[in-house]
Amino acid sequence: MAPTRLSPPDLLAILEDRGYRITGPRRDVVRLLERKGEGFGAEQLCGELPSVGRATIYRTVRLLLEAGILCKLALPNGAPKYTLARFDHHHHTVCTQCGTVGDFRDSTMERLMRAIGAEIPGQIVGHRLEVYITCQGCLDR
Amino acid sequence: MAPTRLSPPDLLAILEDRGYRITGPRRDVVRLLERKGEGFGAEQLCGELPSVGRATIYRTVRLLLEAGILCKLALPNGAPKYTLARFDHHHHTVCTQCGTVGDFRDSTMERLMRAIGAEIPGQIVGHRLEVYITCQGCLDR
DNA sequence: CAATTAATGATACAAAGTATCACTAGATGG
DNA sequence: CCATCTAGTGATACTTTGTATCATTAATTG
Repeated sequence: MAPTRLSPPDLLAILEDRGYRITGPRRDVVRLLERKGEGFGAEQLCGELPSVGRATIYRTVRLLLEAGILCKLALPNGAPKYTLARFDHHHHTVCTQCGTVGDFRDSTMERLMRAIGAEIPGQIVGHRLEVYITCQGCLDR
Repeated sequence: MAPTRLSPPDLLAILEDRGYRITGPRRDVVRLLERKGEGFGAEQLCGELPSVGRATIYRTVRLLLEAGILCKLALPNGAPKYTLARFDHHHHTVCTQCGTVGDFRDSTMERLMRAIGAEIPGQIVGHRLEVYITCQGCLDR
């Protein structure tokens, strides 16, 4: 299963395919996100896009989450961060020093979920994994 | 490595060992927690213990988190839940239907972290894993 | 181009938690 | 045992992250 890369230009099309209108504000938000990709906060987007209302930014972020275009992850203290989903199924590394978000896929994870599935009663419907690191840059510095 | 079970009666002693005073309110909170164990919310504790101030409940929860007595976990929507840490290192299953929290240990997890550590630059300092399930009870029902 | 419907933005609100600060209660030393 | 000192408490205000409401505006569709 090769990682599926999502090209930024397709992002609006994905929203359109889901039956949403392509509006000015949505275009603005998506355009801003295309220039990001690293971890960012929703409130930060509001600051960088003052022409779009806060509610609309949060609404658009929610749509992109539901569409799988964005991922929401949590720092160790629980603070939320968003990141562009570059692959269809992946997990994140978050540097606890500088906040940089990376991602990885690991087949061991699939095996882990199968192993857990065999151990517990009930049916696995999803999971969340965050790996907290000190990134190479922060180690060097 | 056998799971280390923490006996509820020791909880106050753990706080004392960490240099905290054993006070009335802390005793009340710990006593309430001993009768729980399943997932619960902080605000819920406030409702069940109106004689203790909200700030003190949140402060005590924070102390217990730092002491490793409580775990904080997140539902799929990000809503926080707390649970008593019955083992020294473990992860959680959360039923998305009824909210019941379970826990498990899995050596595959340790292997997974080693595999990821070899793949990424930087140093792993921690991780968070939540497994979302439909529990047996909800499957039957 | 008019009518319809989705989307927007301002605002209020909600949930979860932290900061402040005057006051209280444990600990400690004489 | 009392005075003192410091940690802890509770009321309250505030912060952060998001959602609900609702009148207005902009896309779509016939």
